[in-house]
Amino acid sequence: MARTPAPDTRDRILGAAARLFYEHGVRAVGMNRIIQEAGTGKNLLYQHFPEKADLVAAYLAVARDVRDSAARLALVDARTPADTLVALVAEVAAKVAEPGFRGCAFRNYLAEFPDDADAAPTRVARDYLGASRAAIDAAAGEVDPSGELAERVWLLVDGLYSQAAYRNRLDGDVARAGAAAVRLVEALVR
Amino acid sequence: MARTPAPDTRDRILGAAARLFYEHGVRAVGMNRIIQEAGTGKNLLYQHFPEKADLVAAYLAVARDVRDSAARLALVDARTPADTLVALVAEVAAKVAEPGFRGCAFRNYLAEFPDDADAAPTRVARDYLGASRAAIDAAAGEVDPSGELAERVWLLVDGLYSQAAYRNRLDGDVARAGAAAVRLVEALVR
DNA sequence: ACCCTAGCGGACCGCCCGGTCCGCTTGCCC
DNA sequence: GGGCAAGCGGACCGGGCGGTCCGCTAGGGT
Repeated sequence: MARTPAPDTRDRILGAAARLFYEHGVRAVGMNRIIQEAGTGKNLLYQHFPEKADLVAAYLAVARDVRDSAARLALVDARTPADTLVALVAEVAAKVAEPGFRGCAFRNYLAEFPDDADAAPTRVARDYLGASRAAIDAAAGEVDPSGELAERVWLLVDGLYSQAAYRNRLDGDVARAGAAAVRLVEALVR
Repeated sequence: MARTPAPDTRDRILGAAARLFYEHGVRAVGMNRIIQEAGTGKNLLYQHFPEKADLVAAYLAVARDVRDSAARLALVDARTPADTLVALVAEVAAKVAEPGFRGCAFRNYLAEFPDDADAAPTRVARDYLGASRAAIDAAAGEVDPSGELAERVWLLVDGLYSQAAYRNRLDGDVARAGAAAVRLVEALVR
């Protein structure tokens, strides 16, 4: 026996990787940079994540859990389906207005990797988007069974995420879009 | 003197590059693959486009011209600002429903390259999105000077492009979103 | 206190990237 | 028709990628 392994190594690696992947894109960030930022060796990285794809999948899984928690928190006071839809859009609107927000991690990943449809990270992203979509469909279906409201709300959410990914580099006023989306969904559910 | 240069070389290269960049993403496509697909040599490629960034900028410039033509065509029958907004959204809705449509080339590029804000392709993409935005602002401003309508229409357009980029890999029914967007913008401008 | 092993940083490998350049080929000029 | 220079395909280069492995080091067991 010898040294006991550092217990937080995995978290340090995953934290550094998540920040870099989100900020610069997955392909733009090499493994060398990740271990440098995490202050560890490559051996440790590949011990926890055998391939880059595993690390990317773990990054997206963390992002999914964070999003799920935020969504649950935003919905604690929602009593009606209409409240639920407004709260969901308002939560996204608040997120996109935060400084440093660079769009939805899952949509960004799928845009960066249109191929390899069977890779682990792609599955995580697809599953998350499918589940989000199902949640909106369920709430909207109670207000408007035709499904038209669900499509509309989904368009607003996607529009917000899309603008967050690039509008900072245009006029930088994503908060305006967020406010407009909230007002519109409030009008739509009544 | 010797051989006369092939006149369509530049177009063949640019055509192959545009298709590959759009289909697989810019970073995923190497120069070797482009010359292979174009059936030419590297010398010719670098003669017309000294760096990869120049080729990417040219690809986006072509995409911009195509989009501008399509938008002009869609607007020939629009008599009022309200008509204009509906026609613009309908045009995008038709585009996203086409098979093989993989989202907006400019938004995809910016998602893939969040850094190097001063690179030539980034400028092309940013300028195009700024001009589109200005066009929508102008038309919407005549109906609703507060700017709220412009934000709403912009959200719908962005939502459509965003869904087109990934929804084919979910339920594949982007046409539904397109139809919903058109109906919503019709309701909004009245 | 000393050994011995597990922990670990970082050198290293093959591959493919963007970009350069060599030398075969082709067809115009006389 | 032959020579020769421009056209052109593809071999080549340095560098950085993802992934492997070597050898120093630290610290628990006796």
